[in-house]
Amino acid sequence: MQLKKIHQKLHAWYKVYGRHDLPWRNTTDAYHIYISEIMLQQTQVKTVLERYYFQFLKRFPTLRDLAKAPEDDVLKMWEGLGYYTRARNLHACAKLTQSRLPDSYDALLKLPGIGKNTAAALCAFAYHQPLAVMEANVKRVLSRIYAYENASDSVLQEAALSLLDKKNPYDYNQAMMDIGSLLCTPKKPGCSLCPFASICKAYDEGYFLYPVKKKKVVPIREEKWLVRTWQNSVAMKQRQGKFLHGLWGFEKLDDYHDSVYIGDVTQTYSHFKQVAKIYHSTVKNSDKFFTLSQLDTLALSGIDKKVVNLLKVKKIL
DNA sequence: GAGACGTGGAA
DNA sequence: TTTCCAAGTCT
Repeated sequence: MQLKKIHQKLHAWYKVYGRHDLPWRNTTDAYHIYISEIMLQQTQVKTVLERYYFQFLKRFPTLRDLAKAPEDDVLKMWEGLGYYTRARNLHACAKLTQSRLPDSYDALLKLPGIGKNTAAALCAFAYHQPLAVMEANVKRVLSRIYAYENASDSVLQEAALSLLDKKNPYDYNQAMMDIGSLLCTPKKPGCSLCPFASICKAYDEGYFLYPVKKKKVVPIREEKWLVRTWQNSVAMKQRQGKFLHGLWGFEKLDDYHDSVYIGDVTQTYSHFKQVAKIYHSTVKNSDKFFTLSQLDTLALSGIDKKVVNLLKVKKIL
């Protein structure tokens, strides 16, 4: 079938079924689009829409406002969204670019936290340049059209370019993502409405489990964590390693002398499951201590919030 | 290229 | 409860 015909069918589908109400599709502000692209990485649209996108832009309305802000404030607005390096890279980009994001793929790609997909997405969505967005939805759609079990990025990129509507890259790319998200879903694809059904190899085969993914086992990491309080305050430390960098939390400590076991807290991450057995002791020392209301101003990760909650339940705080 | 890097929702 | 994610990037 002719490419032009495919584009017509795709566009007709998008016009009727596309998610036109998404706020980042109703702005020409590259900064707003950029924020949405970073937030949406490995994150569901619903989460970004309900709890983060508007709040973040209200606190940091422009790139310049973001550049001026302390990193702790940026992390606080990102609290609970995960992959916190995204927030720190966002902040770094704001400081690097100050008032305006670059508008070329190569320049965007050089910025921290902007990879091939985000660079292409910004070019297509903020600047209407003819680049193919290559995120998970699009990769799944392409893998099924061509029945690729495990295509490399370069093979997929070539497939994407051969299909790209260079005259309307904005609608084309949004439509491809919507097809993947709404129709060509991982489990039960809705092929009957799909504009690609006539050229789709997977549909032709009656088998759609492309691309094939391998499952991985997550190890369990069990540790003893010591929580120290003094009167109505709790000792917290700002994490410094790669993991949860910049967020405040609790940690494994060696000396459990005079401490009392108060319960378990668990959190499953992408690459391990943390089981923290919580011990409590009452001490007065030189650490940074915080009351409950002071804790509200700090950025905490999910598991550290659970520890705080345990302290409340146990009437320790 | 494989593993690190978070979280909450759906089935 | 367990499994599998959901608009990736960096090393």
